[in-house]
Amino acid sequence: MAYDDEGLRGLLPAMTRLSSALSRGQLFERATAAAGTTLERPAVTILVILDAADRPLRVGEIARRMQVAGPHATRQVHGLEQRGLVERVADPDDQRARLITLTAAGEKLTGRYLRVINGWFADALAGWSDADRRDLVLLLGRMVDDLSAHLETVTGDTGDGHPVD
Amino acid sequence: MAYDDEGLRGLLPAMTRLSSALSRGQLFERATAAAGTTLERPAVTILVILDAADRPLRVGEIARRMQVAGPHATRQVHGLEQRGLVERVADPDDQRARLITLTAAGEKLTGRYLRVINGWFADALAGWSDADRRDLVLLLGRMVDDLSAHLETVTGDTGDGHPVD
DNA sequence: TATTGTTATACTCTATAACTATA
DNA sequence: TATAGTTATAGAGTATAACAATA
Repeated sequence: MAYDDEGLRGLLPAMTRLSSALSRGQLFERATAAAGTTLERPAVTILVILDAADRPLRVGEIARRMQVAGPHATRQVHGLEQRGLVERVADPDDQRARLITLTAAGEKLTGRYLRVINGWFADALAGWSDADRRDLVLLLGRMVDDLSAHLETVTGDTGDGHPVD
Repeated sequence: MAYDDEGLRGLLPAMTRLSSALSRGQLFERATAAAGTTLERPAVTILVILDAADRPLRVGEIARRMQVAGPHATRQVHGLEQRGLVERVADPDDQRARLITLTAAGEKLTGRYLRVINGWFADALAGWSDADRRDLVLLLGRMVDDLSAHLETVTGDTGDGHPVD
């Protein structure tokens, strides 16, 4: 069967370790401190998403990209607005929607944060060959794409043909 | 500077997406349901750790491998014990310590869970060449190792020369 | 009537502090 | 006095339900 594929042994453990390191390690907390703020992690995630988007995003779109429920994004955006890191204006095309943009202060903070994180990554992988670095980024990106796409196809299915209940 | 390294552009976004997919996506919830249980995610993590360890582990060692604080492991282990999935016996060498082992039921459940997850991974990456699969597992594993090791070296340091406090 | 976002509430995950038992 | 684990409590992160405003 497919799950016996030798080539994939070690993938789940590696991903689990990575997930643990990212979600519970102090990577983000330290980088946040180094960037000079006390923001919570989900708030920083929103800043990075806005920075990468390079255009205003709706609250719902932010929630979708974070893979969280709407109300969670709403709350975090409010906190960022109160700190003057984002602006929230009505969408001229749809008065129900709100468009979120980084302020100058938000851009500056996000830039500092990303430089710290990317610096650590670069240091950690300093001994790697250029080819390995390139392959890692490529393969990791492809894996995330393929994994996300495949999981959509098994929605509502246990993956082994049996109903969940 | 190191963080301008072109070869690493795209690494943080890919890792962030992977982290979101793993921590908030329904991957684990669905696999847990498919394995026929309603266990919480940290409890399943403990089962997988015990399965991989192939020997009894102390509560403290489980916490260390999960990268969580001790009391969290204690509670989860208790939940697993009540369901009959693990056994908790005093360490003969040290009466303070407790050794945790999978019961037969625990092993069976863990096996079902891992088969489901690994099956999904294999299906998602079915179109990959053997070489790419092998490279992914290798590079991902190395990255986690190097990243973990490097982050230890910057403990108590902001990464830019300033003390955290 | 459907959609965007918000408010209110509750649950899951995890941490810190205080404690017990053994070393 | 130090260590392994536990109990109690608190906080961060996220979800669901009910609602408001606009489409």
